[in-house]
Amino acid sequence: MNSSDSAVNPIDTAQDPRRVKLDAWRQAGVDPYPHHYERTHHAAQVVDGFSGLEGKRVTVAGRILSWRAHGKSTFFHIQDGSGQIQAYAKADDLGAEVYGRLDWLDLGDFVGLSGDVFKTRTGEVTIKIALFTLLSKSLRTLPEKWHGLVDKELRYRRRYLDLITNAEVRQLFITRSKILTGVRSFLDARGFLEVETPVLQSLYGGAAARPFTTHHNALDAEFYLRIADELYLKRLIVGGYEKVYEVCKDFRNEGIDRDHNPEFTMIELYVAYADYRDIMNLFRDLLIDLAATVNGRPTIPYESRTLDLSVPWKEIPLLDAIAARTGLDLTDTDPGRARASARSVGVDIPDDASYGKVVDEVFSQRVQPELVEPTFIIDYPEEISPLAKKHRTKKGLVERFELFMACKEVGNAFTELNDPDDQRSRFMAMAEAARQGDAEAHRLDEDFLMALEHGMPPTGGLGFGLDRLVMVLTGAPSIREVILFPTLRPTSVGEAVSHDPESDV
RNA sequence: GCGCCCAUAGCUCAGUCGGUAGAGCAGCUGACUCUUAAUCAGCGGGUCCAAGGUUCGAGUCCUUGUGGGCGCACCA
Repeated sequence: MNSSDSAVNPIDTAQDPRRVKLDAWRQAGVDPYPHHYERTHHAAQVVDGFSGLEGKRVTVAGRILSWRAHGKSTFFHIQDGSGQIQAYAKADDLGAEVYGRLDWLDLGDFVGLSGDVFKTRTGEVTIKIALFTLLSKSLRTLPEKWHGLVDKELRYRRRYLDLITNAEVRQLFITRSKILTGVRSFLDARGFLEVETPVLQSLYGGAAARPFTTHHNALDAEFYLRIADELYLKRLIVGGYEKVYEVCKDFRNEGIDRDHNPEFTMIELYVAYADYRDIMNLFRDLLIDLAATVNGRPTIPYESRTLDLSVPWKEIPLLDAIAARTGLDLTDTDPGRARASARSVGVDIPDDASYGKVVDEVFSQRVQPELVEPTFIIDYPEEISPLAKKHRTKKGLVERFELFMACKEVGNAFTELNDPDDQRSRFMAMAEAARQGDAEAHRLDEDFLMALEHGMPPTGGLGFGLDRLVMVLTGAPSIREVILFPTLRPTSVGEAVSHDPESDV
């Protein structure tokens, strides 16, 4: 078992100092877990508003993070949602008995403080305590104050400690929230309708991925957790809504690494009467808007550089990008010749790779690592884009773009395929690929085809991963740093608190 | 799934050649009425991730397992 194990064992010693102090409060007639507390200010309001608050009485509340006792006077800091503020307690002000109760406080306890605002000799805004109230007794030790919590496993499994200790982590998830709010307000301002579609699906689709499966007892039916919400959102376009989007948790039963978490947040949007060019413009405007929200200017951090998003974004057809980077002409769609070309420039290609797979492989190995500046890669082979509409002029290609910046894919969009017969033949091709052993091949969805047969207007659609986007906008090195509780292997601790769901109410 | 690395006190980390485990913070006792990584004196605290093995002797070496990190593969 790992090192976190002992820390989650029950605290069992009756001599535990925090338990002793808890009893002391109770024996003094004080409830160590009161129900409510009325504040007048947050810490940051007091610090920032000092000039107007000097000498005035304020009431704040927060968690004790540091403690410096000097006999008959004591300094400590508390932290609330807005930040930290120092408090100063003096025996002369409080009286010996009340001052003595400071001994029953520990780092990690929540307290409410009332007192007058002043500045110490060293210039720090401080509250001179007239009254203090225990708001919640903490029974466990906080991580070390100087280094904070460093161990990544502990940071992810017990994120609350990470948030208490590491201010930059606390800030990052505020930023994530602002990004999500920014997406919503951008789309809402343009007349989009936010909708919700099923997570439990009897037939999964909309992406190439392996699903999680689950079971519904009363229906005695297998369900999949969705891998995308594309096919349901298109049904809503069929139904007459013209601009819809969904913020959706998707689930893909695949590997975990720096860029992938099994559950992740996808945002998909669909616009009736639009094509992929319209979507491109919308997406660029959105990202510039978000970057400005996060970083103050339309820029993103990338390694030691700053990328300016306000310059024109590059736009390169996929096969041109490959040709420019490798010298290969991959317009010939014969799989054997495509594999041979790719191998001739040293790209590793499996023997059963289809033409589309070869293109994808060469691109991701040779081109994508170079795509630092924002770049739209456009016009993909039909074979690897079963839901995108045929290109209006380029044979064998579809109208599709993926956006890359900081070498990451941050979005995928097409002019949506609305010809039901073409869609059916694409599904049939995917079914054939599935028979050839492609576990991620798209499944044939008769219900979706029926919807298309009723008629879907010309439509442009876009999907982008919020987690990826947060990584790119903030420069986070791992997807686990932008997900509050990333998926980790279960521990024996997790098993100990779990129970048999079949026996539950 | 494969390769490499890591796991020692609540937290952050040392631990030499294999000789029975240390520091700082946190905690406890005492001193101290403007400190801020407060200071000073003293004290307590360990399933060295687990199970085997080698050895007179294992935190240290070997094997297997568990958890994590990084890279590769797959994917977004």
